[in-house]
Amino acid sequence: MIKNGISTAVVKRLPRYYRYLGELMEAGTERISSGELSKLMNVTASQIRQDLNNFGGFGQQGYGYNVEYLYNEIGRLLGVDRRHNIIVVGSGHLGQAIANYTNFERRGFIVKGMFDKNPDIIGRNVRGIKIMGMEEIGEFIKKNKIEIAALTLPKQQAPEIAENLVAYGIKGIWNFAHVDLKLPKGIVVENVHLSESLMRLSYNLTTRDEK
Amino acid sequence: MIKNGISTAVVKRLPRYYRYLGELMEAGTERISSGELSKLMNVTASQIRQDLNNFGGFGQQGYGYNVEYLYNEIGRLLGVDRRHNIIVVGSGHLGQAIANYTNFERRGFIVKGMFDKNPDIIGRNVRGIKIMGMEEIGEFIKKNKIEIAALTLPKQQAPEIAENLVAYGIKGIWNFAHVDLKLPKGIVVENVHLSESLMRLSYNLTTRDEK
DNA sequence: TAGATTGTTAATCGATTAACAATC
DNA sequence: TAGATTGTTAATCGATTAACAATC
Repeated sequence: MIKNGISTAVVKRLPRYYRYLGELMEAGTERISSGELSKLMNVTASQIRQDLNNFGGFGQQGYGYNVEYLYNEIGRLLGVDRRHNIIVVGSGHLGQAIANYTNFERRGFIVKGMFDKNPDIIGRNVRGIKIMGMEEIGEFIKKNKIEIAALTLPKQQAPEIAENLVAYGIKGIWNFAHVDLKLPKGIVVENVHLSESLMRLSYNLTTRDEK
Repeated sequence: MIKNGISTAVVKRLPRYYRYLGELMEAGTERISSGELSKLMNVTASQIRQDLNNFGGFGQQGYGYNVEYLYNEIGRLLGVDRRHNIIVVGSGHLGQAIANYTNFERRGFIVKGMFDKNPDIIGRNVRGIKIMGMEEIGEFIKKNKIEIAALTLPKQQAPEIAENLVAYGIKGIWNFAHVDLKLPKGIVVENVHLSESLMRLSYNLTTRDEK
């Protein structure tokens, strides 16, 4: 039973559990205890049990957790048991990199279309995905039941375009633009701020030097 | 005075402060109080004052914070007042996207070289940066005082190559490979796990639907 | 049954918020 | 000086860890 209002700290850790369980499955491991998994993942066993119990009893006393079962359950929570149709809005280098990354498809995230305002690249193909003009977005979203938009365009354009996307029915925005989007409640925004990530790296390098 | 052992929660927020202060500066704002900034950034004024006080008294009672001064101080903390030489290891689409992103250079992060093991793309040029073969990395790092390596290659190759990079003198790894690197203490790793980010987005979409 | 390990409650730790004295 | 706002201490909240009874 999925409780709502799971803390963001827990949600952030879920994909990592999913990854380790997937690797265990590939290695043919059938069952694992929170203690073993904690050593593998470098976290406390207590945290693992607490985290998983937010979603219900996935384990069994005296036995541990069945790897495949737990993997599938977490996958279901993460929504990778369904298909999610994606568009890439802004088809520069980063947008193309995302469209080219086939691993997302293995998890059910399908890039259906790409968009750009630059006429020079409209019409081009990226891995069979056509780059279209911005004026086609609205209709495309509706026709193709697009749920998620990866926003890979300059931050100046991002807020306005994001609003349009929401008006067209987009439910989730994967925001690579370095700006905080203010969108209606109910719209999910997941930020990937690469420059902030790089600055954190730099911060840690800098303070380390001064020690 | 920089205290060491600043909590990661605070460090994560620093780049965002830096961004907002930069925008205020561009808008010509000279001074700002924690109260005003808190409204702008949608956090509590108390948190802003606590965060900044980890690093010393940047403000002034009765006045607030001088925007330019605070901007520069945080920039210094983040290490964007220095140059950081970077290489891109793995010159596929994502590696090329990073090399093409000129905004990093404005913050002092200079991509000096790119590397790949695929002979078909070795020798190519990305924005004037040459793609070299993997066997040249070691010498290149030493000659060009490379500090940071962006690791944009398949996760199977990442751990071994990361170890080599560290042996060659790399201090920080910006890790885009979907794997946890185990490296000697003192080496800074900053992870960008795009697939985890996408799954969190999907999680939030999924649970929202069930409400 | 005995041993193992979960699910869950209680204790601890850390981060956030509130309050206010210090001071510009 | 009076008003504003910080720096900082204290209170609260939430997340992590420890402990152990429940149970397979």
